[in-house]
Amino acid sequence: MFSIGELSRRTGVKIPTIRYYEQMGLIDAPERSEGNQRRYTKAGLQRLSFIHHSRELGFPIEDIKTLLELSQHPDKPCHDAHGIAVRHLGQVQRRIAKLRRLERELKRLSQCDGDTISDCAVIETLADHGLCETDH
Amino acid sequence: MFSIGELSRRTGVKIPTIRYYEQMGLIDAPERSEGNQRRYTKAGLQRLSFIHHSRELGFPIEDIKTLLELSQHPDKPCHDAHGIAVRHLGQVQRRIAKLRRLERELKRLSQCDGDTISDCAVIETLADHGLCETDH
DNA sequence: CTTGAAGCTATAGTGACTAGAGGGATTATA
DNA sequence: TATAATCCCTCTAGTCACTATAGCTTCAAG
Repeated sequence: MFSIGELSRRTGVKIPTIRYYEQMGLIDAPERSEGNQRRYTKAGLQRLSFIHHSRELGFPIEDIKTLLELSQHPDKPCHDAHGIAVRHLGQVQRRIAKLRRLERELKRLSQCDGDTISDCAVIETLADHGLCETDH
Repeated sequence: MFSIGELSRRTGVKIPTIRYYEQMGLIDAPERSEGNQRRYTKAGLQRLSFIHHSRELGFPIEDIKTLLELSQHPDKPCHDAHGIAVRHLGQVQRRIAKLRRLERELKRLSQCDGDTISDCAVIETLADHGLCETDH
């Protein structure tokens, strides 16, 4: 049995976020101490770790809810879980591609060696989309 | 002189977003027609393009405000604009690195070939952080 | 002159938290 | 045992950058 603070330390999820997850129905409301403080069990910790990890991987909360429900029915086909992961992979790959174009453009920007705004590549590039190296 | 709809079409910024930018003070309130509809000039279009492009590059609105102010004083040193771009480049590079770790993990996830939840790699991997290939 | 698309304001909702106020509980030390 | 320090409680509101909705008015084409 640990307090919310200890749960937070063990999982890396901030205290207000834990309470928020409880409110959102991602984790069950835990037992309380005599003084009305939350007391978590190991099961609660595992569930929160699952959530934390999934969030780190960028899964939205609704998807995590689905994954959690699925994980509670080990005899069901894993079809849906698989689908969520694949869909997410696609999104991540698109985000990477976009960011790499952006990186190239910013690298160019940050090499600006003008002294004043009037010949600063940053402003110029942002002002005129037509000057971009890449299309976005 | 064009309407908000035309401005939207020309810049790719959605109509409610244009009005939102006006409210946030990113763009000036334009002139109005007799019937109280917004009428934009070419200057307004250029400013909105600047904003749109900057947003696509992921600059937060506050940074864009600064960049816009800077661009209005072409005789000032471009120091700040340059700083904003460099700072942003760092953030982007960190985001890319994180996403690529994530991509590797998701690829592994999406190759799950279990039939039921109980041996689905997706659920398993999310449940046990210790199984991750990478540290995040 | 009518009709349908486009525009107006104002308010509320989104996602995933984060911050603050104003209090009560628990724990470590004197 | 007293007390101080730390932790925890609820509730409300704020963040960012939009997005959606409702109920109305205006514009442009035929």
